[in-house]
Amino acid sequence: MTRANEAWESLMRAYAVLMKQFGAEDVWGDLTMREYDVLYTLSKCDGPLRMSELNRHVLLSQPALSRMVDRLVDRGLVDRCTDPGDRRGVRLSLTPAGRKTQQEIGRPHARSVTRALNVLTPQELEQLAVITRKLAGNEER
Amino acid sequence: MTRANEAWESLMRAYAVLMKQFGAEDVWGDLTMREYDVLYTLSKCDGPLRMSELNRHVLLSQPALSRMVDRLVDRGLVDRCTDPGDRRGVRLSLTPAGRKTQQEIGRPHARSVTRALNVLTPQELEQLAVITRKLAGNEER
DNA sequence: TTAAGGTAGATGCAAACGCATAGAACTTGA
DNA sequence: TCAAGTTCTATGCGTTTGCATCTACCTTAA
Repeated sequence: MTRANEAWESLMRAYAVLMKQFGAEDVWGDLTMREYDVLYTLSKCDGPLRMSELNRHVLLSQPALSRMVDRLVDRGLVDRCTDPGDRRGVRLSLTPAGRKTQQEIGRPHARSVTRALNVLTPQELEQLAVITRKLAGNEER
Repeated sequence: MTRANEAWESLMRAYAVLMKQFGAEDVWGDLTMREYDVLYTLSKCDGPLRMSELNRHVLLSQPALSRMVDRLVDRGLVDRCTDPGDRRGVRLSLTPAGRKTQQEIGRPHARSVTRALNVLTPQELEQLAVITRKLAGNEER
């Protein structure tokens, strides 16, 4: 077993453990973590996002994401409108209610994340950020 | 935004990117990645595993895992028998066919993992392993 | 201009998922 | 010893997922 494989296995395990831990916390209101992830991703981008862009960030198939966005639009959290420049496409953004919901959930969740990752030294945190950024392919933007 | 939150976001993103990349590869036969994950986890443990143990390693709810094991048993890849010491529980292990399947998929997948993580220096790989082990809580066993 | 090919997102459908809860087996304390 | 509480896995049920495919729109080149 190579170092690379050991590192990947360990990363997967850390991800699973932490996700379960976060998922078990009572901060999600009536959103699933996956739905929150979509709202969060939208909240980080100033301009509106394309479905395909969003899909790159979220671990969901394109059809599943399409329908999840449907539901979020129905619930008044996300705004979807046809891209005027390319009418196949779509421009997604948070509604004010969506932004509010994201923030209300995001605050306590961010505290949980901080708490969980503070088992690491500041130096390790920095190394982790550098390494994972490199792994994600460093897609500029 | 704290360092911890940045690191976590970056980790999530790396996980999503790599999982999509691996999932898109044509190495999974008629297993899903989640099913492979179960076979892989079983393959790493010498003795049989309890459902609850297995569930700690896999990002699935307990009922979903229970039914997935059902299917794997039906397909002849996993062996499930009541734990003689605690008859509520269950002992799970790979059948010979299950072990064979795991290895056949595992070989090419491991190569993909190695390729993907080799954008990191050996030192970074080592740091990543140390850090993620620490994050996973270092549950001894 | 228009036909051929490609890309973005939506939809039909069967399979899989999570939540709540049931059932069976252990444990504990009176 | 036995009732109450806990733990482990399974099951009912409505929702969500992925795969395959579809439609609509854009692009290219003849």
